[in-house]
Amino acid sequence: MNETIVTPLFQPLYRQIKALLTKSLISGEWGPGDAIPSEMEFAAKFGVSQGTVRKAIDELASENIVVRRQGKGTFVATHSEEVIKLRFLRLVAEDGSKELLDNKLLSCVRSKATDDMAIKLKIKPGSVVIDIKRLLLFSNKPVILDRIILPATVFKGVTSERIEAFNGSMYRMYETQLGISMVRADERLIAVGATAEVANLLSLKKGAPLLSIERLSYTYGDKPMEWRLGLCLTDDHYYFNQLE
Amino acid sequence: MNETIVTPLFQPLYRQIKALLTKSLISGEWGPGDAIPSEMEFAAKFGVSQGTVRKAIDELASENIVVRRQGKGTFVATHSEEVIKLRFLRLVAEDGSKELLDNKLLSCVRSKATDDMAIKLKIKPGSVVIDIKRLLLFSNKPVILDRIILPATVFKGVTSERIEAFNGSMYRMYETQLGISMVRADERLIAVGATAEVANLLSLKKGAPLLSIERLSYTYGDKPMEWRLGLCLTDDHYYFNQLE
DNA sequence: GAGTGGTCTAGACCACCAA
DNA sequence: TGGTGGTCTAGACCACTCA
Repeated sequence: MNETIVTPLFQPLYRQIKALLTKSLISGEWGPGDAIPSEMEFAAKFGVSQGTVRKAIDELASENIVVRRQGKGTFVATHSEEVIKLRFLRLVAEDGSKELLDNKLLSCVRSKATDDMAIKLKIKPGSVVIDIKRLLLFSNKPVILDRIILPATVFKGVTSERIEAFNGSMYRMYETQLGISMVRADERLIAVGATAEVANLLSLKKGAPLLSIERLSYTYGDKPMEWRLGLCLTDDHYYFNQLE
Repeated sequence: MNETIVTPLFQPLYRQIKALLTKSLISGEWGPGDAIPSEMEFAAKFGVSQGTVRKAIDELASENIVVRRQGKGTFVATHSEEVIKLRFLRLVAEDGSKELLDNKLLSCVRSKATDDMAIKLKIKPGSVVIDIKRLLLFSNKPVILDRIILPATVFKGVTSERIEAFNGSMYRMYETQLGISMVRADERLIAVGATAEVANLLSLKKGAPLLSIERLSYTYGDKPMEWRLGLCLTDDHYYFNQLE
């Protein structure tokens, strides 16, 4: 038992196993929603005890990369119809009500990445990106003006029609159409005044205060995949954050 | 071995032990910075195995309530001089520079809690609160206008002089003077326009966009202890958030 | 060298689920 | 009923710290 697994760096066994599982996830060996082999199977395969495999999976579960279901198995995280629409969206209605979420696509074009974009998305400067603009409506009121940038090489086949077909649920489209799961995201928030153009789109006065949310989303292995800038009207909504 | 510990609800053993440890923390049995007994000691005391105690402490550690130090022991989380000043503060300089943080106390008075405050702090309406206003300066520039509300019964002896003595590091004062550790906080962010009064204090034009951060901080056992409203100038800073 | 947390094992029993 | 994850044990060895 416990034949050491060959890895360059010293790592606890359970982390080496975690790395192997992550590698399989990246390679697409199991897609979103699939069951992964049982703890016992992994234990046998890697020649370690079940408890060690468990600890590796524990970490993946705490990062929401994988979901455990007692009696059934462990599954690659997928995002339910309802949840995925709001993936990473922390905007909550002031009165706590559930709201109708609507999507109005403004444009979807191919263009060249600016240097700034290229650095953030870790792609070559000037390579082709998909540039999307859209309006999100909550209960029929425009609340968020979004700009989304995607590297075209990976996000093949993203068109206005596709987006419309998914009713603007971008992350659902990434997952089901392209097999791309977002694992985490970084956000930078500032307050800005609405420009004339933005004010017009959101039915505001020029200079009205807006919450600007810049988001970079990552897939397995800390690879940045999507850049987003949302300008949010926070008259009836707030951004909620829990700190520990 | 494994004599069941009497608790009303069914809980795994390690959670029952976690609850006992939390109770001791609330009672102040060990203060911030103190070492808690070793895993083996707890195991003997509670009649469980070391692994079970470990799992209980694991959870406390992952919540930053306790800190493990290999070879030394496990310690009640304390916050270093540098860290505690910025406890929960997610505002980062645009250029990533380290900054001088300065504090200018504007006022510190006793008043009666409004109904809204009372609900949020879970105190009786109309009970006495301490109402603090201050300005935070980054590199000598005013960036945050803070209002802080504390229940007076718990935060005895908080005066302008005390605050000045701690150079505005409120959480450090709570910890060292009152033995109150904040464990987590909820924040609500919106964008607002500066009122005339606020604009004046932050050297801005009236209506300038500001990031409004409302924060409720909790101590052990999910007890709200401090309410705060910060109005932040985000010309040279942004609020950083990592989503998982 | 004694004591601490960190890792790992082998095996047990439980709760849950599906066929 | 058999397989899954969830909990728990007892004991082992390691890495680190400090006297």
